[in-house]
Amino acid sequence: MSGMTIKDIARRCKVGVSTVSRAMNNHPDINPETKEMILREIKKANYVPNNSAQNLKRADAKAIAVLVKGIDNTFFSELVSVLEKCAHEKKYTCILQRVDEMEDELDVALQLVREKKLRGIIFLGGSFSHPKEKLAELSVPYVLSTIYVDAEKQGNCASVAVDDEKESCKMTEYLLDLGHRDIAILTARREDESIGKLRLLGYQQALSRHGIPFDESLVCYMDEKTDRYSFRSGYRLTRQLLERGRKFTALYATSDTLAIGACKALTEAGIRVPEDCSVAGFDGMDIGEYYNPGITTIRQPVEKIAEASARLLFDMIKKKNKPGHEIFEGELLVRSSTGEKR
Amino acid sequence: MSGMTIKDIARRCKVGVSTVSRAMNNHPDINPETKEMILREIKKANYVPNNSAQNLKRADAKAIAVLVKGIDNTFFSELVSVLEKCAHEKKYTCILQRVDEMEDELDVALQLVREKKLRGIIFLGGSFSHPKEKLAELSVPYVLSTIYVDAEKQGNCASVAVDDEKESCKMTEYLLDLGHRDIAILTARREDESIGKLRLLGYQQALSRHGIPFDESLVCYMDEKTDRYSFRSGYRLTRQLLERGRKFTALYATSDTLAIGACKALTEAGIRVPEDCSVAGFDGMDIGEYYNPGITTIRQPVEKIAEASARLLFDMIKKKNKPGHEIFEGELLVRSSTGEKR
DNA sequence: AACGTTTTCGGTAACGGTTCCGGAACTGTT
DNA sequence: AACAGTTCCGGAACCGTTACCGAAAACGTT
Repeated sequence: MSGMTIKDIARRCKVGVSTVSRAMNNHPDINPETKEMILREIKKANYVPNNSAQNLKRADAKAIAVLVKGIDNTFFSELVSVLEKCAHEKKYTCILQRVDEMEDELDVALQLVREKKLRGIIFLGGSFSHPKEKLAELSVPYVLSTIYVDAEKQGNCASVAVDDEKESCKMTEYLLDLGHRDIAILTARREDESIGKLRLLGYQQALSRHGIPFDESLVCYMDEKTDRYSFRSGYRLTRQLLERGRKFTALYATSDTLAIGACKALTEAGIRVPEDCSVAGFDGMDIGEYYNPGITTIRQPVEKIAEASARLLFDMIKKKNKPGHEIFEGELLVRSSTGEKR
Repeated sequence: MSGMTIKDIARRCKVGVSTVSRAMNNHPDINPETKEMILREIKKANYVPNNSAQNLKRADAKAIAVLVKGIDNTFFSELVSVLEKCAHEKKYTCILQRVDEMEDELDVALQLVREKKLRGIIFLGGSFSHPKEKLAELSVPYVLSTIYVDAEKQGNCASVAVDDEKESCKMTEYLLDLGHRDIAILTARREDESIGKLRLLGYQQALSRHGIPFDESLVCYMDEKTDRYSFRSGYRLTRQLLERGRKFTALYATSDTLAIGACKALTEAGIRVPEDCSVAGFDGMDIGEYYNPGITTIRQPVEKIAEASARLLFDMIKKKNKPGHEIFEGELLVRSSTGEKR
């Protein structure tokens, strides 16, 4: 029986509809006994309130959306999974929305909020820089997850991520400590503070600390149109790098996927990892542990990041908290893809 | 301005609300000119109809759900991604719902349908065997994707998958052709026709065709509670297998993730892949191509499977088509993790 | 017993759309 | 000019729920 409504329950229990409503939403003004009775009957009749009607009345759907750019990235799917779980625990519906690389995530968000009346949004991945006026149109709280954001610049949003610049610097220094001087890097080119840009900044910072001049010929940028953080791109970029002829003894790939693609390209070119060239990644995906060789990387605490994102968002929704910014520590995981320079 | 309703638009246009509604849902009974005018005004005012109100009235939400067991599996995230895209194209909302390993996916589906009034469901992964009476409660069409289903047994549903048994047989025969006789297998134990069971059946079939007796001591079953198709499980199971002392020259891991975990366990134990032991996977995930060694596998046409799933579902929703069953061919991808027995 | 207070409940108006129904305005026919 | 037929539109009922308001019932107080 699918066409069951609150009225049917009311009739069965011989009470008014409002009493049934009160029983379900544990309102105070109800006799515990009638409440028990109604709840029993509801369970027996297998009745579930119509979500659309609730949302309509509430003027506010008990839902959040997760917008993700490039869902094919494995790193995100774990994040999404945890996020969905968190929402579920709070009895929220979680709407997952892919955003094409070329689409404007803010437009998608705006549309979604108006259409579905949801209460909050979590943006995952990509860069995020939008004019303040347009941002102001977004009437619900949102958190930028895995997207670093200058607290000054973007006013009214929460964020959670690792400090990509710092962690990237940490990784580069580790490579430098191994004796490497010619360290190539695979990264994304973006004007604004995208992850790629930040990781490049950290790399440069480590270099300058050690008095090593930054050399553009060691940098290989992803093509914004065709590349993403995929094995394939790592492979492609590394081959491209190799063709330049510029020597390097370490390759910092700025993601585990890129690193794995890089390893394949290097191996094929007869360059042994790590004997001839060290390779480092970023993210700390499972595969890095099982790859051969194991990928040295910076582990991002995915679960913590996801939980914090959800927590921050729900705090803003409920308690109208001021948006917080949480930065987690990454962890340098040394495995066998890196070694001393020889 | 978020609190915009159809009435506001009607007022602005100096028409009735029903006319606005007609303009939006391209009904016939409307003057093209007024329709244009209203549509222009809607765009100008940035108005988006309230989804909940529409759904409430329609008694039927323009939405489908994708239920997936174990979203952490990379193989599924690509499927989900395509599925979401297909739904989006049809202007459908796609609700992604994780189902815990211990939860009953049918219960979740039933709840979801009642609550959200959605029009169809796609089940992904896991096994699927439910009593007919309970299945009958599910009032919307659904398709079982990546779950083989005996057309006789499950009546009223569509399905799309590769023929796991046949493909598995194909892989086993390939290993046999390489000269292997002692072929270990990692698989899931399930009473009903789950993927694990089917792949084991295919393995047995190939064996018997070649007159080789089936040997239980070469089979290593996943633990239903702790294992899933993950690197870790592949690693764990292989170590377990190794401890038995039963010799084998090939290991068929029934998934690429398991295969990669297996490679690591073997390598650590001083067993070279493929020189001392061949390893084969299943699924055709990207990582298999980039892993070292490249994983020999059966490639499932993920995109086709996803598209067919969506197509079948929408056909059933719209045209009340009788449920179809599509079986795709897998493709044997020979890479370097397998070699002749020596 | 009369009164205020509290507890518990039912009736009903929204929420924002869609759709049915009837009517006005226009067209063409006799 | 009278009429039927067509085109286009507005009014209003309705979808299932929540929340407000007022009332009945139960209780305590004097």
